[in-house]
Amino acid sequence: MSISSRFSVGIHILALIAINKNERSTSEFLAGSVNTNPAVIRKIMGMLKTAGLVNVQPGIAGAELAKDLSAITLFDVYKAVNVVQEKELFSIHDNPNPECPVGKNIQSTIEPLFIKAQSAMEKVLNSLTLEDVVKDINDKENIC
Amino acid sequence: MSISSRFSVGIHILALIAINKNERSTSEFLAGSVNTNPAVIRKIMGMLKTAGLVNVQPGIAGAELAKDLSAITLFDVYKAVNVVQEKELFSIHDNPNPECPVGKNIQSTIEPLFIKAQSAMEKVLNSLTLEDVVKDINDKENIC
DNA sequence: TTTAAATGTAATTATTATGGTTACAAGTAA
DNA sequence: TTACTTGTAACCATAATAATTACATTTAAA
Repeated sequence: MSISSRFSVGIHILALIAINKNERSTSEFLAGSVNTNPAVIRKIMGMLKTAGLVNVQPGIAGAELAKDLSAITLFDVYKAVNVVQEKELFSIHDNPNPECPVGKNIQSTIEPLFIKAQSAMEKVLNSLTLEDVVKDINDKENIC
Repeated sequence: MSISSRFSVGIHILALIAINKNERSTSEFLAGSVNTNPAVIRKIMGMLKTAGLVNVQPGIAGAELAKDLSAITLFDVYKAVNVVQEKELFSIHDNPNPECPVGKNIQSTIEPLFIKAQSAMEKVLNSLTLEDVVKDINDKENIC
């Protein structure tokens, strides 16, 4: 199983808003680039707005970044779109048998190990910003 | 979304086989500790067997570890039970618009970043062994 | 050789998350 | 007033999970 593509779509949206900053980035425009339905974009945009990453207003066409590109990490986006809950990248089976030494202790033994693994992954996401993403795209396009 | 509990169940099974090494660990016995159905245990056991982590035979009651506890990493178990495909911890939306500079490049830009994050997580799993798990359980139980 | 017990595996089910789609109320600007 | 946009809710198809039942196959012991 994989982590929802809401995350990659969120990155796509934010990068496109930045690159398209001289034009209005409506949900229809963004949907055309992502290749999905405008309603899907608006739902994700709502999450990005709640997280304080974008400014959008009902009735007003277009979204804008609420922060500088370099101030938005991939971890910020990841948290914003709610693809993985805190400490729950790995699920642990519940109700193991408390009368068995393994069943009684397996959860408390495993949990810190799983958290350590999840944290290592999230630390990488926290070290990357949207600026890195946009720069790479611009390099590939020879723009700017 | 979370990674399947097959992973934590796999760890549970292997740890219990090790701790119960003087008795036969049948799928029914293991299921009693995990608190699930014996058929679920047998399915996971089949994966662990394919990965060379346990020895089981049709008709013969009980499973045994195929390697030393210290020679089985959590990454081995993770791969064995097939909870995350290689390079696919994060899914990336497909068919972005190739006529848009962002749509054209987003996949190739994001993929290495996602792989880097996934690798960091897997590296942690690779640094932990079943011996660590069993020792912790034994410590908590004051056994040996 | 028969019997009992265990593994291997397929089929079925309920539950949940995802991603897409349609529809429409509400807000804004021309 | 009109046209356009955002925000949301409702609904659907699909896929993965985990549990359950059932049964063929294999082994060992009576």
